[in-house]
Amino acid sequence: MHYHHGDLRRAMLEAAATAIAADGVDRLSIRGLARATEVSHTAFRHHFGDRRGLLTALAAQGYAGMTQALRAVDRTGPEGFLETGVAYIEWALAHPAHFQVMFRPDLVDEADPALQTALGELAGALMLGVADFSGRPSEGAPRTNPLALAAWSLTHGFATLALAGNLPSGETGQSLPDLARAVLRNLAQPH
Amino acid sequence: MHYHHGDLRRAMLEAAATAIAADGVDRLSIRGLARATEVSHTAFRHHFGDRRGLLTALAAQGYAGMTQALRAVDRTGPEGFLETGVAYIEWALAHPAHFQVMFRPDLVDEADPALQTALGELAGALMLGVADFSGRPSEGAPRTNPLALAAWSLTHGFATLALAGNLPSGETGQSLPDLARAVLRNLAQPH
DNA sequence: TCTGAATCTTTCCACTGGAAAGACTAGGGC
DNA sequence: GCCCTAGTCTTTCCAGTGGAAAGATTCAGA
Repeated sequence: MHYHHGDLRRAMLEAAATAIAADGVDRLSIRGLARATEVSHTAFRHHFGDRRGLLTALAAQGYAGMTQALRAVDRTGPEGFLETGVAYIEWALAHPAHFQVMFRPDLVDEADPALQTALGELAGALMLGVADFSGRPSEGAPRTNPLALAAWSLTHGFATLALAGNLPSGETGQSLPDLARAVLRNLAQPH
Repeated sequence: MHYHHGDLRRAMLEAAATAIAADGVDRLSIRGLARATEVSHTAFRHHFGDRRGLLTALAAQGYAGMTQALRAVDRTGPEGFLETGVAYIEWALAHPAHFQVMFRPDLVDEADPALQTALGELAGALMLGVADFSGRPSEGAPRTNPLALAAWSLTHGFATLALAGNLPSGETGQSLPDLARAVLRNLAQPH
């Protein structure tokens, strides 16, 4: 039996994302992950501590990934103010496992410093999009500015409903990103 | 030891709602519920089949409760079009356990007929609010009409973020329902 | 009172996450 | 070359979980 997997941490996170995307977080089995990566079911403890630690790491990875995606958005077009929202939704749909964990504080160790800084950066990237939308640098954190909160709620709600299977996926001929665009246009623009 | 609890079904649902509100769905233990209701851990199977059946019943109960709350809304005031959204959010905050289960199809048996009819009635009640908002009877189900979907996404997103602890609760002096009202006003009204 | 249906218990099983202690391995200092 | 420490992984154990199967108890109606 091999000692030293080589990159167990990365392998476990990948396996976890795949498993969660397939079966949901609550059916995630540490022992199952261990089997998938051909390692004993306690090997992961050295890297993550416990189950919660693993999910925390996954959430942090998710925050970082989404931040990167939002920063890469081209916001210069005529409807550029929509694109951050669209990117948020597209990223969520493309990374359902991460997204599921990112917004479930009950699953995660919120005190984790790596998690907190990653979350902070995501909040910053979100505010870029809100600033486009309101036409001026927005004041305060997204959670206290009503317009920012409306934009975030709308985007987040759409992504959540879509991931939970409450939205039509293509049956209307309209792709989900297109639908998202149409929905986001219903936010009132201040001027 | 008593045979026949009397109203095990109701008692189990209540205990489940309390436990979920306190610790989240995934930490819900059937055996724990059984202890709380002073019954063997398999007693519930006669009423619900399995764990999933219990959660399905809870979701159906939630759909019905929310439907009732939405129907009781006074929508005649100057901003009556907002009140359905506010009621949605208030109900979600008051019944976190039900709300958690209602929109997680992975936890539930979607084929359950009782669940489906309860969900249908909720959709109807939701459309009442959307009709107020758009000023005319809305066409189609909420999930295909972009404006309806925007209103639902915004409302649902707000409730979700609030329940997950991502929103300030009173630290700004503003109560969550008031904040919800301010946020909902940012939906563009067509006319 | 008898009987069938409903309700609950007992017992068992495979599985889960975590604790504890020990085995292996790599790499830096001598 | 060797040793020794830190890092990584395994083995073994334990309490707890949800579900299956079979049997006991209670209830309602003929």
